Amino acid sequence: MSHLRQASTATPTSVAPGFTCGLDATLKIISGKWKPLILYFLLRGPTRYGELKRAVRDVSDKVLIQHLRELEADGVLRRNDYKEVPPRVDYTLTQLGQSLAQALEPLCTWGTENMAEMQKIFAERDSWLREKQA
Amino acid sequence: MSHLRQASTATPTSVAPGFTCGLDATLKIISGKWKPLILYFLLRGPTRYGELKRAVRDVSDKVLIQHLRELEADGVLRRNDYKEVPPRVDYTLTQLGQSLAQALEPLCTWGTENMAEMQKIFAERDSWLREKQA
DNA sequence: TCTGGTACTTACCTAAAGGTGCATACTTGT
DNA sequence: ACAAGTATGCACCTTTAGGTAAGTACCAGA
Repeated sequence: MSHLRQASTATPTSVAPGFTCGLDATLKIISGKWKPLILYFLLRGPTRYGELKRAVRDVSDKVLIQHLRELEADGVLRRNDYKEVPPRVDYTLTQLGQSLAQALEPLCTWGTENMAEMQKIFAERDSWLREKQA
Repeated sequence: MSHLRQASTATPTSVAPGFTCGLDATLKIISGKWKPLILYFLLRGPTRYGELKRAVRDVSDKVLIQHLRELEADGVLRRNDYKEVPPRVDYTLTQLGQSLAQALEPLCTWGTENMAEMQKIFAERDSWLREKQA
């Protein structure tokens, strides 16, 4: 997200003071500009590369592919190559991926419910930050 | 997030084809390496700057402050300055922020539940990606 | 008096994430 | 014959998020 990022570097005494919950692990996976969007979209079922690219508006090929590879490496989605020509490939959530994508739902809902408020806020956001600095 | 990042640049025809759900809005807010952690931690109640800094292990002052300012600008938390000397300041979630932080809970739960699996995967992740490339 | 804690601010630098544009090899539609 | 769609790969470049290290003004305790 953009982002969300890595997380804690090896905590020796396991879950010592420093606040750590499962969120750390989750963030490692969904960190990437478009990853949450990709995952959430895949809830709709197997999706071809092209579809995905059109759905996740503005993502570049390079990054989309890269994200897909990483998500596959993380075991949340699977790439299916139909070995046809012209190429035909689609992506599916694994069981793990599905549960993850479902965990994103509340965020989506929240965004939808507060859409109006957010737009107001985003409009003033920059001036707000500036006047604070001044 | 990442990071998670910006999102769609002005979709003219409103919610035209390009997949957009509330997730976009939400991501705009929680995008930042430590933001989800900050929000989630604040569910525990008003927290002083120092506490927060110790809780969100490894965050630098610069970034922590910066994230807090932005989250405040986004209306999800409030800064309370007690005007004391030495300085005493704490941060609280707004109503909006609380609902957002709660929406993060499933992600946290997911991470906790799949912690073991994730550790296995993370261990192989890099070699996995490499062998794919080769 | 010196160290440490409070909550920051600022200037500077770097690593990495993401974007751009070109290329591939084949097929279908015009 | 030619453009377009299919799913990528690669080299290169820019942006920016984040980290580092210093400083501030004040107070309490050793």
